[in-house]
Amino acid sequence: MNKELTTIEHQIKDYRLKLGSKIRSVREERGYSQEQLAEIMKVNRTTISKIENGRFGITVDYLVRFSVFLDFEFKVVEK
Amino acid sequence: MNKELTTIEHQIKDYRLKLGSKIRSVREERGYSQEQLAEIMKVNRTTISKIENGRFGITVDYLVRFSVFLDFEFKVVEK
DNA sequence: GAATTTATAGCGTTGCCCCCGCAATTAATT
DNA sequence: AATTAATTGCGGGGGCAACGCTATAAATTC
Repeated sequence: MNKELTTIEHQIKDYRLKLGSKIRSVREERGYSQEQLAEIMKVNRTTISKIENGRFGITVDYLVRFSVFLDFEFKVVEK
Repeated sequence: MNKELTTIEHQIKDYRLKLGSKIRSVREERGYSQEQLAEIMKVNRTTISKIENGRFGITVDYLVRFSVFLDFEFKVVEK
């Protein structure tokens, strides 16, 4: 299921993509277009697009914003 | 348990502090000084200090780095 | 083909993070 | 008590990537 990840950079890039598609799927479940979500969140639509496509690494502040408006949680879990 | 949070900015700031102290406690559990962790992660020590004190909102890329070297997970959980 | 939604490029601004330096705290040693 | 070492906090300058914004094009749906 997962391809081999050797370096930390691979893991970071992998997580970007994974998080982006997760955000997209939750957004679609909630029935929002990027435009609608952008307006509710008061952020730029193109930024949402770029995040969903993993085009840059977002800040945790931004992730909190998503979690509030898309109603999900974001937790640190010790192993 | 939780104090009242009105604006999104409050929630963001709150999460910064919460995440910072969580990172600190895990670091201490692992027995690392900021200096030692910085060397292992190949990042700047003062940056770790500032993150632990919630002085800025880190990128998710950086959070992935912490999760790898401090061995914890962070998850998106739908409610 | 029209309308809606999304992708992406380019440019400007902001702020994360690097890096250096110094102060404050604490503990250990003498 | 003084000194030394170890750890941490924080200020500030600088580089560069995140993000805002506009515009255009591509994709999707009707």
